[in-house]
Amino acid sequence: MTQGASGDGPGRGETYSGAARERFERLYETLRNRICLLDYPPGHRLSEEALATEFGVSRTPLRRVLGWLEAQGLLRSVQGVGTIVTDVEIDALSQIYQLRMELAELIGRLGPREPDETMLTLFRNLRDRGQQLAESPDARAFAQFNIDVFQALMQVSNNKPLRETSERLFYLTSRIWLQSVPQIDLGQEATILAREVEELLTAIEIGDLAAVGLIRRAHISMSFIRLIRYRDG
Amino acid sequence: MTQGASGDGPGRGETYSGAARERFERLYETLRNRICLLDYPPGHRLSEEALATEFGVSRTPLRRVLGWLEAQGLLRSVQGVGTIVTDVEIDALSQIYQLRMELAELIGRLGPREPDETMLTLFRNLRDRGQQLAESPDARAFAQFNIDVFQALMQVSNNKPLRETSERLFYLTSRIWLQSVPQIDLGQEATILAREVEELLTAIEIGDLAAVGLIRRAHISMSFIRLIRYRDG
DNA sequence: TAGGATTTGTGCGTATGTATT
DNA sequence: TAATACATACGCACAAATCCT
Repeated sequence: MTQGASGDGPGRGETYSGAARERFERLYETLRNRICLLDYPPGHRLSEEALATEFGVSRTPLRRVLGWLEAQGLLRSVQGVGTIVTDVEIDALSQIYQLRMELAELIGRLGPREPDETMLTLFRNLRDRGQQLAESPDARAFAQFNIDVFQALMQVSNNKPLRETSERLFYLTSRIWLQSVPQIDLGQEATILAREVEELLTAIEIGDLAAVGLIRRAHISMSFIRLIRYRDG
Repeated sequence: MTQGASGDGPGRGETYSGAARERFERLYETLRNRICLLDYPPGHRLSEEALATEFGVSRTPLRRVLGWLEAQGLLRSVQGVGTIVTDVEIDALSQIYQLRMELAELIGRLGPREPDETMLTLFRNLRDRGQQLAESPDARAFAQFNIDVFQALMQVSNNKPLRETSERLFYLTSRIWLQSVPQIDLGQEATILAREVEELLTAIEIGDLAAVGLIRRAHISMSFIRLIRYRDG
């Protein structure tokens, strides 16, 4: 699963070769998914010992994975206490959202990639999935769909550091956002996201990637406002 | 040494408490400085064993530090080979510079901090140092001055994720840039940077932080063009 | 081609810190 | 307040991978 586009950097786990590298990447992706799909919600305490046993490795290589997740801001290790899934305060959340908005716009301006048939197919599939999701909302399916839409959007820009930065901030905040959505409004959120994907597809079909960035920016902005309302109300 | 501004996140080494945290931070800063001041130039191979001996610790806590530097993209560990200081290819460098330009402008727009007497003093001191440096250029002093100017600029924005992202990209590229400057033109570069600081100070004195971002962006742009010329010529 | 020297990765026992009873 | 349980941090010995002779 090599990341596309030109301009290689270190990237996640592309560090050492062979079996060790694959194992690292597998564990990293697995744990990050569990965190971002709220299997491990913010504040959850996980045990090195238990995870090591589950994955059939010793604590040492596992701690390397936890260290990277900690460097990404998803975990926090405290001696004598445990390894805790991070939460994000409202002020910090606001700052991240402001930056994410700017980066979303940049996705359409920095090294835009000419839409090809593959990208169109990708977004058309997402559109169909979005319609299905809006009809029968489900928290976990929504979380996964949200991630997949984001990943598809990252295909729009060739600028790798921009993609990696956006990704880090997305994984840091999307789980907090999802946690704040009351069950009763999940259907509405699914409908909104499905409509966003339709808009994005329209912009991609005519090859206006700058518009893609602007649409995304607008939706990130509105998402944050709704999040505040969910919290207060 | 709490980082100023509002909105806390995990941040570097603020993870565990007490002596361990201080040691981690000390080792991290030390090694990052050595990398960014070109004591360890790109491609340099460093030994876990030797570093552990030097700092009087075992390999285990040292490896934690190396892991974070690897996550930041400054190191790359390969089993059986060693821990190598990363280089950055010209294509990747170009992408990072494009992003850094945009982020520099954002520094003046996202959560600008009202300039106070402390900030003015900071930049006035930098202006004086810049003038001295332009008179008697020195590679290492220039590298340190470049870092200090950057750190001062980060004070302009209250947006912590923006500061951290900018910082990561700066440390990733500034050392590559410095390595490309021929000794003969170091004096010219020092003069240019000293003038930039004067411009920045002027903008700060009248409280126009958006202008600060624009000036910085322009200089980053020109820096990259000169870097390309140094490489080719 | 093969073997030894060197380097990072791994496993495990112990030290140290925290929270609770 | 002290003791106990339990978590991560640490140190060391060994395995695995790479490079060079």
